Amino acid sequence: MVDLKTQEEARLNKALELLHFGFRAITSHPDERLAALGYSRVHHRILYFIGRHPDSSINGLLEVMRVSKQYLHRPLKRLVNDAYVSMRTDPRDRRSKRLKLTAKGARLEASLTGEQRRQLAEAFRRAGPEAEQGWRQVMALIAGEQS
Amino acid sequence: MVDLKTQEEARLNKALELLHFGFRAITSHPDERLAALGYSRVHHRILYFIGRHPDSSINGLLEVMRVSKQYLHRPLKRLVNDAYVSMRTDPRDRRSKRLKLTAKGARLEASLTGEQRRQLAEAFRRAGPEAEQGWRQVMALIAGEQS
DNA sequence: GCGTATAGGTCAACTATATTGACATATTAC
DNA sequence: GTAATATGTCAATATAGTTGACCTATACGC
Repeated sequence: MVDLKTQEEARLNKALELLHFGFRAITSHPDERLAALGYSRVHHRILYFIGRHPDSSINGLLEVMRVSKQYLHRPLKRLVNDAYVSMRTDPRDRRSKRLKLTAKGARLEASLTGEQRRQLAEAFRRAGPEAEQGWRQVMALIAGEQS
Repeated sequence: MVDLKTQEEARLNKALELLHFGFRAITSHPDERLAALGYSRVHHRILYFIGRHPDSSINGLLEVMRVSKQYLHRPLKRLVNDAYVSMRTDPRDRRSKRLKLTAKGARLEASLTGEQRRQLAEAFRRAGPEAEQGWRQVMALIAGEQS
């Protein structure tokens, strides 16, 4: 009686652990590489979001990243200085600036998330297409449940 | 030509986002509940690990949690004071202490990860057993690849 | 019994990450 | 010309977590 409930709970606990350790395994690699370059996770997030939303303004980037202007400022400035990100005044509204990855920035970003894609692709390859399909379905349902 | 590669990359990017948003969706709930109780994520982690490794010593807990003794001290002390965790001297070695969840602590822990289990169970239920199986396979492969 | 190792407790200083407040400049809109 | 918008920057603060230093109590080897 109790056993059924306990067993089901143990299965779900196992799934929770898989999620935690899987997430950690995927995120730990880039963290180390970034650290080696003297950057931190914010820098990666900035590269990631600019890569996926090119031509964003600063305000636009702030919104998708959900951090404060003051916090974004330093790392973004550094990325611009190091020529990973280009910042150009918008000709139609000279108050705002448009952000893009430079070729150098795109290479770095690709190499960082590239490691993550490699890990995922390897797991998908070994598990097979049906397992991948199931994984995507379940993850989409989890992610879709709003907080 | 390029298209094949780009398409594959986009699929993997999508998977990466699923992982990130899924993880966030699962972890955001308990964070809010904890905050309402005046606790933080460490408190939850302590409850979680003691729940899964009952009768650990302080050192044992430090090892599984991978935090410093000094950092563990305050939140653990508070949890003991608030009667969520019991701390008893080991009779066989009176230097060390054995940690356990009290009934109250077990209830809190169950209610916190219970919300997470509920979310997972709901996703599994909607996706079906085959998708669940695939999800577990893929997650295990991801988690298993050591950093 | 004595010295040493182990388990734990506690204070203080420090780093990293991130936020809020306050204020400045440049540009655009009305 | 005035108000609103976009950005830049300084300073103070909050939170999470670390390291160093030093303390007590107990166990273990001899």
